[in-house]
Parts: sequence; C-alpha cells; structure tokens
Amino acid sequence: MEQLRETLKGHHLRTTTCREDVLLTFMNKKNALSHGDLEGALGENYDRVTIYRTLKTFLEKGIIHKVLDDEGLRYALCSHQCSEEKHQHDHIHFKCNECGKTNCLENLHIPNVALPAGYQPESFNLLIQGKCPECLGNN
Amino acid sequence: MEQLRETLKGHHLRTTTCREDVLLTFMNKKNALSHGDLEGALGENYDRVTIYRTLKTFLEKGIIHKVLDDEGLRYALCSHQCSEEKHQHDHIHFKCNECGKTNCLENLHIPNVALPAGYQPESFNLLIQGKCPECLGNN
DNA sequence: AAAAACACTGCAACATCGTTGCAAGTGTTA
DNA sequence: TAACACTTGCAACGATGTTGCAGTGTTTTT
Repeated sequence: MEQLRETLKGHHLRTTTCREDVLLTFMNKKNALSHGDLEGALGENYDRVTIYRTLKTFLEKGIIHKVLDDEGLRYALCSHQCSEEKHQHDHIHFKCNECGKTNCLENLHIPNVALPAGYQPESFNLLIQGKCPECLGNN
Repeated sequence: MEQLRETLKGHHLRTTTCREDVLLTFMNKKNALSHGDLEGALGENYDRVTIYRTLKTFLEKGIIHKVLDDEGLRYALCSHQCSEEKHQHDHIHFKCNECGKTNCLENLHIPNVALPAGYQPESFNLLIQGKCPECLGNN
C-alpha cells in the first residue's frame, strides 16, 4: 500500500486510486497485461480512457514497459529501476503457447549477436515462445 | 513475374492480380510492411478487406511472417523455405529508430540462452533497435 | 464442352482498439 | 483554505480488423 505511493511519488506522479489500482494489478498478476486485461479487472471502476492514459503515463515515467508478442501489445512492470531519463532497454520475455501468459525473465542477459557491419544497436528485445513450467507440470 | 506465379503455385494458391501485386510489393520494398503500408501502395486497386485476407492467407501458407516492434504489427517475406507444415521459427529483425524501417537479418543465428529450469522453448524472436547503415552514413 | 464445386473479391456492416477536446472534479502546494 | 495544475469521465471520433453475403472467376468433374 505505502509501497505503491512511494513508487508513484518517486516518479513524480500524483497518487490517485486509479493509478494505485493499476499498479496493484500489475503487482498481483505477475504476467504482462494488455489494456483489455486491465479493463476487465478494473473496468467497472474506471473509464476505458483513463486506463489508456494511465498506461501511457506509466510508460513515459518508466514504471512499465511494452511487451510484444504475436497477439499484440502488453505491458509489464519494469523491475530494474527505470526513470524518465534512463530506461533499461534489454528485455527477455517468455510466452507460453499453452496458457498464453507472458512473463519477464529477469536476471538473464541477452548474449552478444554478431551484427553485420554498419549496424549500431541500441536495445534488444527477445521473445521466446514455448511451454512454461506450470503447463509442463500439468501433463 | 514468372517467379511470382511459381511462389504462389508452390504454396497451392491461385494466382490473382492482388496476390501478385502484394507479393511484388514485398519484393520491391525490402523492409517489413504493415497492412497500412500495403493499403497505401495498392489501396486504389484493391479493397481493404482483400488485402487483409491476402495477408492472412500468406501467413497461413508460410509465405510471410509476422514482425513485431513497439509500433505494431508488420509482415515480411520468409526467406527460408516455409510451408504450411513447417515454418522456420527463429527470426532476428533490426529496426532503425531513425528511418523507422524494419528488416530481417538473414544468416544470423540467435545464440543459446540459458533458460531457467522448466522452460521449454520452441521459437525465438529477437528485435534489435538502433541505427541502420543507411542512416548512419547520412550524417 | 457444360455443369458442379470451389475459391477469390468487393461491399456493407459491424466490433474492437486507441485518441482527442472539453468540462468537472481531485490532489498538491503555499 | 484558496489557487493552481493535474486527473478523470464523457462524448465523439478515427483507425484497425473481422464477418456475412452476393457476384464473379477458376478448377474439376463428367
């Protein structure tokens, strides 16, 4: 609870119930969430547009980051401390083809890729799809 | 020209002018294209819906594959021979933040990633963002 | 060569997703 | 607590993507 407010204040955002709820939802469900997921969870309390704007704000402030897979756009909490100025840019995500959930794989580093001459890389984003431990265990 | 027909026939598709044009567009512009790009290029000749369906068909037949970046969904030709049954699943794409174009990096292999225990990977998709040789050269 | 079966296209209508302007409400600071 | 700036909800809009259907063009069958 207090932690939520700290997070918001730390990113120079006013604490509102909508922002607290969105943040709380991200922290409870561990996987990446789409706007639709949030609307499903909070839609009766807040307007669609407000949720869009909350996501946009969180993105700009570096509280969440985009997660992409073949089904569309999702968002996940930034584990590393990100701010408006500096955003941790390397991400590895794992999407389970069985349950459909996408998670950040922390503590993994993307190995060096030998790019052709002339390319100047700035950020890396790796999406691995397959089966997650939970779904493998249920067979 | 003939090559186009061969590609279509090879994937058990009828040759229609729309499919030829879409395929041609992919071959001319080397980078990944969105539906909007194709609509811009061919929209006066073909219906929006037809282009959607053409993309869907090409996807199913393994002629093109999805390319994702933070701006949305795009498509690119499959260089490796893909068919309905077998689809080459590892992709590396480079998106230039300057010109906005996304290209497939062929002949690159994604290095092994040490996944946490219990994860069973099936496909890899790496997006590298940065500056491309063309844009670097223009400075 | 004609008929039957199939596949492709365009149109219209619809559903979903995301954005913008504005007025009213709320949090923050002095 | 008063003033200000930020946030929210509403309404309207635009963009994106899907579905059903009728008409047309291709194959296939006989």
